[in-house]
Amino acid sequence: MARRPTIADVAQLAGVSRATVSFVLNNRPGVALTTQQRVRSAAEELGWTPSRSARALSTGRTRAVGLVLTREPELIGTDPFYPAFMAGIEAVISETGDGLMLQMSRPGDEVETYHRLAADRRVDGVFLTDLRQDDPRPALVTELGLPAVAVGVVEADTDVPTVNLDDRPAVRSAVRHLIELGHRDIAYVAGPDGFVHARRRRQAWADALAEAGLPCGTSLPGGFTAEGGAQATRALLNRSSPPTAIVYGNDLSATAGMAVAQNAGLRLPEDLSVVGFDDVPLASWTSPPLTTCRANPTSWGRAAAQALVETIEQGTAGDVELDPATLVIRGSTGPVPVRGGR
Amino acid sequence: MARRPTIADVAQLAGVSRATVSFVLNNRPGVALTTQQRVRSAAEELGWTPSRSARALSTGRTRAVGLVLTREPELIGTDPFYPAFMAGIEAVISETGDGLMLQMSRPGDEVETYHRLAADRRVDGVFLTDLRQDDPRPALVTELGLPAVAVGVVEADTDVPTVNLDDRPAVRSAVRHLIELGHRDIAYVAGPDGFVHARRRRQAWADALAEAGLPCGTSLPGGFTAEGGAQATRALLNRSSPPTAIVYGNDLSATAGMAVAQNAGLRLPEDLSVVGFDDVPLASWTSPPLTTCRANPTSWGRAAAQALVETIEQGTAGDVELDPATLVIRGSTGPVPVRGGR
DNA sequence: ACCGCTATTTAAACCGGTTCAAGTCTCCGG
DNA sequence: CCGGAGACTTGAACCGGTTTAAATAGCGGT
Repeated sequence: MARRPTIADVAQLAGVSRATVSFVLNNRPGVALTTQQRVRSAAEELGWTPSRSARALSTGRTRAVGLVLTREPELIGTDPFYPAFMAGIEAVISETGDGLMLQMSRPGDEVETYHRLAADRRVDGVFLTDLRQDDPRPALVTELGLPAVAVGVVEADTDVPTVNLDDRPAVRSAVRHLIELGHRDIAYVAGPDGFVHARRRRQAWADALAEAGLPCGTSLPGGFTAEGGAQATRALLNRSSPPTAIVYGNDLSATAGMAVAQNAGLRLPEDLSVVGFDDVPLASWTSPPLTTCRANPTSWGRAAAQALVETIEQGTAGDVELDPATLVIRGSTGPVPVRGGR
Repeated sequence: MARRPTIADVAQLAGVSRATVSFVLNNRPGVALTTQQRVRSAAEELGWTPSRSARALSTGRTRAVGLVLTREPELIGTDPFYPAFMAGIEAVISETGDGLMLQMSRPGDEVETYHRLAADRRVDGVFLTDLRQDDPRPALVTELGLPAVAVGVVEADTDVPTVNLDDRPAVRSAVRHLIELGHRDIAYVAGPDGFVHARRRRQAWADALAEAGLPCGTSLPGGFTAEGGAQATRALLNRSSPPTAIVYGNDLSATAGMAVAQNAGLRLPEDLSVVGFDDVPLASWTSPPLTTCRANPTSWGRAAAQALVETIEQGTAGDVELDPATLVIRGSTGPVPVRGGR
């Protein structure tokens, strides 16, 4: 098999210099039309594609962006966010032939991962996802000079452009929806408080209760996992006066919670109303179908990718606020049960 | 901010030539120990890391592998296989500092995607997943000279090393398990026949029935989707004599099927037994918990990555056969209902 | 025929590593 | 004191593009 052609081969075949070929390739003005055609057909004839490595070396751009997944490996398959988010990224970057590099990292190695990413210059920029309270990464990437965009809310002052999708309106709608159904005792099963988005969802639940003039309800940690959601649900149902509705930080714990409640003999939604968050593909196929909150991770990925490209090219980008998440009402929420008493 | 240091800076500081620095970096024999130390401390002092682009250009290796996801975007978040599989890949390649490039491609653009991948030489090799009947890719990558490993079974003759995990034993176990419970009419809801693994799972169901001397059962397409699983289930339950058990091609359609059955007033498993495939995180949290088949996608990813690295470095690698999938019995399967008659 | 000007083209340096062939040094045996 | 064998080092070419400054060409005007 012949060695793959280089720019020199094309130049020779077209009878021009390598510089000219390069100009044509990058369609820079100042090359005669006839020359352009000769170069193009020579390239065509040889099947030439410029070498990415060579380009990367001389331009200093790798034409790839990086996404670091910092999750316990066993939780990775659990969240429908990332696949959809990545699809959004791809849709944008593949238009210019750019690529997406995936790094997985254990929570502890995270800082080191970003250092390596910056040192290698294997990517032109990175996405910061799963932002946490006191997240070191925005400052880190600024210090490293690594272009980045934050996906979500950054709680500190930062130069890193931010692309956000507000979860809270959907959670508030959910709580209001439950209140309209007559619920007064609405509990919450939260994700890890370290995550900004988990805390903001929980806060939205608390705020909605307060706005309605209701006493602040019970919140238990569910860790965004099935097991955690199940445990929290058991704890809530074992109370002397259990809540009549539970809002969960995500669908995974909500589904587990539904199973626990049903095993305890409760009928849903007659005895207990349940709300999730994410609208995973299965949410419409639980029994009863899960009332939940829906964001648009794909559009989030698209917006984040656009912002990152802009940051890479112009040095910065404006913050973006996407359409907020919305409530999807299905069968797991219903009127508050009539209780004996009072 | 100062320009990042190059090998020349290190060489100068250490008082040696660039060649020597390069030798030390790649710990090649033949450099005096004291020189090595001087070079290393010079590199340390300057915080030097070799440029990946430069290395890629001169060595011809990018130190990255590619994974092409050919799925309809809306199905991407649906399958727990990929996240776990990628985690396995990462575990292997990150040991040597290699990276994983993700490409998403629409089913139609697939061949073009591989052409681009090969032309760009942005990756040193690729994984071929979701293998199909008459899949053009094994021949394509061979022709393109792009190192690759096939993840699953390739039905044609090919030089591409194969890493397989047999789904069939688990499906057979499932059918035998149902037969032991007294079921005689066991239907199947299949994934798209175009996928080799979907067809093999279905075949395993058919074989197990035949082995037990039972007549061949009914198989309906479910497309590996929730909606498809639901439709197939409706169709099966509407028959004059519906099956007493249904085996599904994956958990997604199984869960949807369960919902359909329950909505139709059937109790599970008393009136109908259900088996899925994948053991998604939610499978233990449906009501009843889903009996399903479990493979190990992470170990699959690890093995595939090892084989790919070997293929890249030695030109080829041996085929690998992993531990087969196994049956996980939960609450969605039970004794066949006693019917009136006969 | 010559000049100035603009439109094209190109030589050569550069990006930051890798890799041989060819030195330079030391030390040892004769 | 010399030749030669190792043990280390290094100069220089090379990977395949991009880019800038300078060369060349074509053309209307005088």
